[in-house]
Amino acid sequence: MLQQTPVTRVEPIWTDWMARWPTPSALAAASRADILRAWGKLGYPRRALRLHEAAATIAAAHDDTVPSGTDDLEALPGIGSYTARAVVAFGYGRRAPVVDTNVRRVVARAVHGAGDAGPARTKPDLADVDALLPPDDATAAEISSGLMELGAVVCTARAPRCGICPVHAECAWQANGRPAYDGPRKPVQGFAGTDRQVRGKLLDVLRGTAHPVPRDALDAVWPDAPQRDRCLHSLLVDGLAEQHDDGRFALPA
DNA sequence: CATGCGTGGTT
DNA sequence: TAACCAAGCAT
Repeated sequence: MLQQTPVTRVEPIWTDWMARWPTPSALAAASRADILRAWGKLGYPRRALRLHEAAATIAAAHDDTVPSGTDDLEALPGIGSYTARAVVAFGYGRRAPVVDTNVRRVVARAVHGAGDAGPARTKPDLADVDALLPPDDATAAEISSGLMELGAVVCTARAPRCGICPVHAECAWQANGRPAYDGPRKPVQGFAGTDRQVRGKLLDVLRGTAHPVPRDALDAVWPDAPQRDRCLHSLLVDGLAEQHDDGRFALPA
């Protein structure tokens, strides 16, 4: 849920979700429609389906227990380098380099003396953070937590609060005179008018109805017919929507 | 490796 | 206010 999504938006949904489906097998037993409605407007609903699939795999192949190794974790749908290591470190208290956008920024500044992190490069990024972790599991996990927190609260992208930074004295960026970031900028992805927006609108209709709806109901939310059709088709392909025998559309069973 | 994938608060 | 961006992942 936290992938590319602010904590404040996730927290209430996560709380309800865990109360409703406290174990992987419980989640696996739920319908896709129920899961997508519970996910609500959290965004990137394919994550909900991947989580559902991951829960089924964990229930069937891992004795209903979330794996504790990065390889097993990364083999699950929706679990990548970051999430796998976050589970190892924060779920199991073990030593694992946890590299999210905040940690990459902290390392870019404090270690490399740059204004910000460039494009993600998984292997070198992992190596950078690995080098910062002590051998002891519990301490390493605590350091990982601290790195993320430092990036989220102090070493922020906009206006870093260097005056209260605990590593100010050792920061390479400070020593460098706080140079501005000069590398390539990740292009900002637009939203208005994109397929993402249209898919969101279509799915919002399906989430909001208890019964399957005719195509007309979907046509109403977007004027561009070719784009609308393309998006509806992609939702069907992704397993986020279903078309019944009578031609009506609904969330998948 | 670049791109597409939701959403809504902040600047 | 349009742009930015928030605990990434899959292809």
